[in-house]
Amino acid sequence: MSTERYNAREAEPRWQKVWDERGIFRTRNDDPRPKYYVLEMFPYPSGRIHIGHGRNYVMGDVVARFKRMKGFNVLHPMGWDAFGLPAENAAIERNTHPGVWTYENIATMREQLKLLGLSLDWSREIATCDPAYYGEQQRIFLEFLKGGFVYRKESEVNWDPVDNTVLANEQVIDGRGWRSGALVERRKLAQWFFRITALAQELLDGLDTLERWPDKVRLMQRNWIGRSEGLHVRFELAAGAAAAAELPREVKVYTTRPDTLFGASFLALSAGHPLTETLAAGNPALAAFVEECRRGGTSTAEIETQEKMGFDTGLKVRHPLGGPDLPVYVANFVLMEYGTGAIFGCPAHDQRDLDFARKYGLPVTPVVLPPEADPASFAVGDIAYDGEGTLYHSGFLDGLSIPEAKEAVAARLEKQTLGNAPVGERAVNFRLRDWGISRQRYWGCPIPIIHCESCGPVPVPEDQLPVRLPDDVTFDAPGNPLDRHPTWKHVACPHCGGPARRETDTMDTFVDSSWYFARFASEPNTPPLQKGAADHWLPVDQYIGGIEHAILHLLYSRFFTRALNKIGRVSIEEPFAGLFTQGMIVHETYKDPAGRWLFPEDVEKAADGSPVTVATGEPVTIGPPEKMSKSKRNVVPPEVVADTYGVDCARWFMLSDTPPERDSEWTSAGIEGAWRFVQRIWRLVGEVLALVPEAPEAPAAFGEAALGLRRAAHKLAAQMAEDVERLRFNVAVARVHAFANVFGDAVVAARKSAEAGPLPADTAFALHEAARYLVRAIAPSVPHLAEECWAALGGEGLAAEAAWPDSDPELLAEDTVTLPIQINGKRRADITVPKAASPAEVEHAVLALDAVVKALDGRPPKRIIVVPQRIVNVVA
RNA sequence: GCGGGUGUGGCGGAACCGGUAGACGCGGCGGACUCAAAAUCCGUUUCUGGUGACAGAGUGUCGGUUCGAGUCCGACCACCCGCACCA
Repeated sequence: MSTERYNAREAEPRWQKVWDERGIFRTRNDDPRPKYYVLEMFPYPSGRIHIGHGRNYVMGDVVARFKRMKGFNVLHPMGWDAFGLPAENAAIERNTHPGVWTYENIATMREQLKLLGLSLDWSREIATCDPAYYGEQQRIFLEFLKGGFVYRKESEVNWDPVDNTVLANEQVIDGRGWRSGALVERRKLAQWFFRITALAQELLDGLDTLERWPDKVRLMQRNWIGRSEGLHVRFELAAGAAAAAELPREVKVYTTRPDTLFGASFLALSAGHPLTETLAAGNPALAAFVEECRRGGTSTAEIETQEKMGFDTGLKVRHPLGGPDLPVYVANFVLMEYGTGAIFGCPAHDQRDLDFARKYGLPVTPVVLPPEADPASFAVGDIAYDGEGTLYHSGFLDGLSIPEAKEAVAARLEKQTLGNAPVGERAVNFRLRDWGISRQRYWGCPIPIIHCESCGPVPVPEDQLPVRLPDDVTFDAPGNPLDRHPTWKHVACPHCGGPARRETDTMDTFVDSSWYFARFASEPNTPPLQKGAADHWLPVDQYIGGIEHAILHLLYSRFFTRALNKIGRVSIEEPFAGLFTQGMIVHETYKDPAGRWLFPEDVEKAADGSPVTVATGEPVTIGPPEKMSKSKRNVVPPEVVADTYGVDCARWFMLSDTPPERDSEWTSAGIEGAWRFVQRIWRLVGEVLALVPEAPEAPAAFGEAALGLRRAAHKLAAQMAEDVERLRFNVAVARVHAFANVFGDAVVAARKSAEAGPLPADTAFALHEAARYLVRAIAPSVPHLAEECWAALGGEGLAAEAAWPDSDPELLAEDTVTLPIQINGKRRADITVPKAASPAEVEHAVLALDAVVKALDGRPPKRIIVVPQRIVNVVA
């Protein structure tokens, strides 16, 4: 080994082969060491990856490799979220089968991931489109059905007219399909649901136990679950109106503000409320109004601009606390899906109710008086008052605070009866809705149900699972290929044997990703979900993925884990003990004069430094950094980086500079910086070996210089371990650079010393030790380079299997400390004292300093603050 | 509208529990090596004044607490993210 350049292109595949041949990343469940499970969110096999996809895998890999060096039995698996719509679109465009397209993509992307040198246990690889996997999912579905977590109902759904499928509420973003971007329509369909609301309270409470999750994600989930406490209040229809025989006698509303009941001036029903439907049947004008409400769009812009509209039904209800009768409206702003689909309106203290009341000339009676407001003059104009205050104009509530009044109303109405039941009942409501999982698609997990005219929906018997997707399908017509398949759906009813048909809907692909982390726990070629294995490995110790899954995937997975627990399939309650959400990699965009997007490699710098196209030399417009995407062509393929700089450079760059949770910009300057670093480490190791070819014996004593280097090396190992534990990769990188600077100085000094005579034994030892510490400290980040250096340094075995370097506590402890000296809070000097020096000794030494003597000018100091080991402040 | 977050050199960013602001990297400038370039190495790089030692200012703005504030408190400004007629 000499000062020649490190040849990553030659070394990286060589070491990958060694790792592979020795099977060192293959994990066994019977390994006695403590377990550590690192998982990055598995990818959708869309075709090819770009370097932007690599960041979370590299971060997970650093953790996995580090934990291995720390003595853990690490599980670090990879798989494919392989069902989904793009495969069907590709099937239409290319006239192939979705499965063929998917497995081709998997093959490509597997090779690309391997190129990154990730320490994955590929023997546990799974694809969710494998019948062994989705068969187990069908079993789980049926067990959920038995356990009450699955049901079927006719419901209004979000229909994506482009993807021709149903979307869950969580999958509608700003009124558009999360994948297609199409405006979502409302349709009524019979759908299968997971009863996620049954666990709403648990899912909310469980968030408090997830201490290693970002607060931001926990908050988002908390808001999404949206718990509120309030009161159900039953309003009796006033006599005159209720004469019609078919009308119910009452209307039930949900309110979180029972304290404002005396300020109520109307009731409002949603357009989908049963009473509305009854009334509309005999009232064409109302029917027309309901139709108008339904047409109202669901996009943000439309909702925001939509005016409050109402229709007076002519009905009146009695005020339960003796106020005047209230008119009943149908209103477009009342949601059927939340609460009871009916509200009472208190215009003075709710903005929506106020807007409505002003439009229809309804009374606005304030009943909460803001602190220090004058009861005689306080009035509500265009802004409703929803703050603190004292009740007034409210009979027996007068003088109470809002919480007191809520309690008083609840207590009163609980005792009051209407018919045989109490008028008021305390109730908890959640914003969370049940998870509709039916999708009218082919490329997904079939729902294992058979519909029989006489027996209804019947589960597919256990011995007939899995229900496999038929291979002979066509995509030449819109709609679901399963539905129009000539034979697949026609089966005999498992109950009565009569003619029946299969459910042709498949499951939402979010179901597939709700338990895959449990599949990895089982050894290959074993049943996909084994309790013992799952309980051993789960929860995932460190889960890494994008913030875009803060609600959908993470909430569904939490629900699934709890539901699996309830049906006895696992013992754990939460799937992910630690969660980290990494930022994206962004890159500048390039456009030629015709406005076409250009790949980064199609752009170069002209002689004057301006960007031009490689092909024609035309000027290029540079756009701001954006998320790497195929459509904008601002992508960098991993192969190109591997060929020019090596994968370790890419890994190092991805870890450097930017905190991992923030977006990071990919630049050529950045990758070149990483290249210089890699070469520098290689050169340093080479120079050390030139001076100290073999590991020397430890000498009896060390001089100051050797001791300084040893201290730095041992400190590096200790601090870097902490940085990696806390996923502060950018700080860890900075520490390595700082150490390399110290190390480099030591090597230069040693070379000079060696020119004059033989190298002292303590220096030789310290240099060699420092090199071995450095190489292991960077091994998780730049594993190929580390192997090459480790081998050159005569390290035992592979760097990937080496132990993390120990830090000698004596070397970490400093015996002197340099204290900054402030005079009146400004730093004026510093002083080096023994670490054990008492405050009095320090004070004495400080008062003797020139700068202090000068500042005091003979006067005694007003005060001296000595913070041991930290700072001294002299107040003159 | 509601909720949350972030503001530090030319740039990415560091600074533990309130204790030397700007670590480390990028870029810039100057120099060494070279016929020259690349690569590499050395020095320098918050701003203002000064040849200099040094002095003053400085972490979005204004104010407060403290011996001491990037860090804590209050008000405001800007940007980013999430939710959004949830009664």
